[in-house]
Amino acid sequence: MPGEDELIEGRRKKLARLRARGVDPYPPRADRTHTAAAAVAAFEGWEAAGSPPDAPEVAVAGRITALRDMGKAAFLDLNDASGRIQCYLKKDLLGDEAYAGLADLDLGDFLSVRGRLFRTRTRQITVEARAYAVLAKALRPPPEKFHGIEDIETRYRQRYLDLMANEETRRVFRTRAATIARIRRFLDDRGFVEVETPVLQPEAGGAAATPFVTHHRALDQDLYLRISLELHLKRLIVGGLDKVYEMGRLFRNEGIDRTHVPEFTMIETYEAYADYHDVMRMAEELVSTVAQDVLGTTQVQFGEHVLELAPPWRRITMREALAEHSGIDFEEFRTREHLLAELQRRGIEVDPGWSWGKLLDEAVSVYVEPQLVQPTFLLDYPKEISPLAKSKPGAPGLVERFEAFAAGFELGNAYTELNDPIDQRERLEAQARLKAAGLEDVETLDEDFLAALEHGMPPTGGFGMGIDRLVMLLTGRTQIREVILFPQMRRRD
RNA sequence: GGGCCGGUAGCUCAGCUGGUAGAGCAGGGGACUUUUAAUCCCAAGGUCGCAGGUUCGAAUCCUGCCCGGCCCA
Repeated sequence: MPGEDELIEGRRKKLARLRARGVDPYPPRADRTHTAAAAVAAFEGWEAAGSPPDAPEVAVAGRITALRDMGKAAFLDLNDASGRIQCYLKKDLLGDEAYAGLADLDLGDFLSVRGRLFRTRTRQITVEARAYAVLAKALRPPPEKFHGIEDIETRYRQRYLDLMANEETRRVFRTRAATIARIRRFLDDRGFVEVETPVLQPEAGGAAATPFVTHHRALDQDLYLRISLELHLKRLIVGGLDKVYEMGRLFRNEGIDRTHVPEFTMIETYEAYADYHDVMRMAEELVSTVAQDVLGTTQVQFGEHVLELAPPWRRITMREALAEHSGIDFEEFRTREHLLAELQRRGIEVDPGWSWGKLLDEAVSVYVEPQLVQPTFLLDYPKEISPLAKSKPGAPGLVERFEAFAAGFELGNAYTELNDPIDQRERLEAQARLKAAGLEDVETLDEDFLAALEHGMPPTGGFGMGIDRLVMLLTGRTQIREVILFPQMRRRD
């Protein structure tokens, strides 16, 4: 009885037999006193108390992940979120009828088992069943017990099978949840206010990226899915909230690779009266605190490397880093044509229509980014590619900006925020000119945001970090889709 | 978008110098009252991603397409 249809048919027959015996295969409630882990702990506590008469009785519940039938007795493993507990079902303890009913159980079914705990010959803590109850019959077979689900496509499309079969996957997503919770606590403890800003926006600003477009029928207007949190959070600084953060989903209508997906999770923080040096210290402390509390260490294995996340992180100017890794001093290639020629001479594939900033960005991502394995701050970016950052005093053409890198990819981005509304307008107009010249991904000119700035924004340090990428670091995953539960896949018709 | 690799039983995989598809696990039947990737015996299980083509004959060779992966852009 092997094809999938027959496997399902076999389970349906068992389901029918359960019903025929008056058993509800999907009862509304479960008999459960202990999780698997709590049952083990209860037994160990009883042993530690000197094993007084009568071992603890428990009712445990979970999915049947193994079934070892020996004729007149059987072992089965129940898995719940806390772990696994073995159950021993004996014919003479359960009675003939209940024991015979085991024939209608399959791997994957949910079951509760009640009985006293004991240790088997091999010292395994086990529930000696006096009663059991079906909690939910599974109609489809679970993945293979030893190898689990290996097929990457299946792991992404049917993540529940991946979670069911692979402990590693469960660990990744628990780490993700703990990371997010710890970030919130870190910021809450420092007096940041968590806020929510619109996902649907009339203008998608705050980054140079291609947005998704949708349409609101009642308003009869196009709306964009946000590509950044920045412009709304700055409005809140104008409003006087002083320390705000938002963690949320961003959408960029761009390519997919091991560090990019069309929807991803970002945190941005804005702190009035702080500058990018303050933000830098907060960023390295945030990441190392999260690592220490979530993983118990600030050292993480990533591919071949062990990353040390404890502060201080290396600080180097972007100009120095690029010169160090490529020999290009961008101050010597200050025109678009000059830099373009140099990159082309080096055999880097570039679009001849790119702006100077875009070309520089490309040079950094080719020469510098892959080399930044240990956490590193690159400081002081050219103004042309940082239209929302404040100019650096005494450094013409540069702004107070850093990007944080680790494991060869960008982790975060931060500025001393540009709060001069006149300068800001000029910068956005420069972006608009680039767009008019045919460059697609530029910062948009958002009049409503400019109006807010004109009301006055205090000196502010802002920070953005990709949560998915941070989770990659903390879990040693080299693919962003490994840390996203349901990554976007092409539909299969 | 380009190059390379993959898609075979529910799952994990073999088979790919063309000759009519195999194993393990899961599932079915049987034995077994302390097993734990339980063990032992028996029987069963397939649109070989899809569509064409070459051929007496295609999982295998060729072409196109679909889905996925890796690398590059």
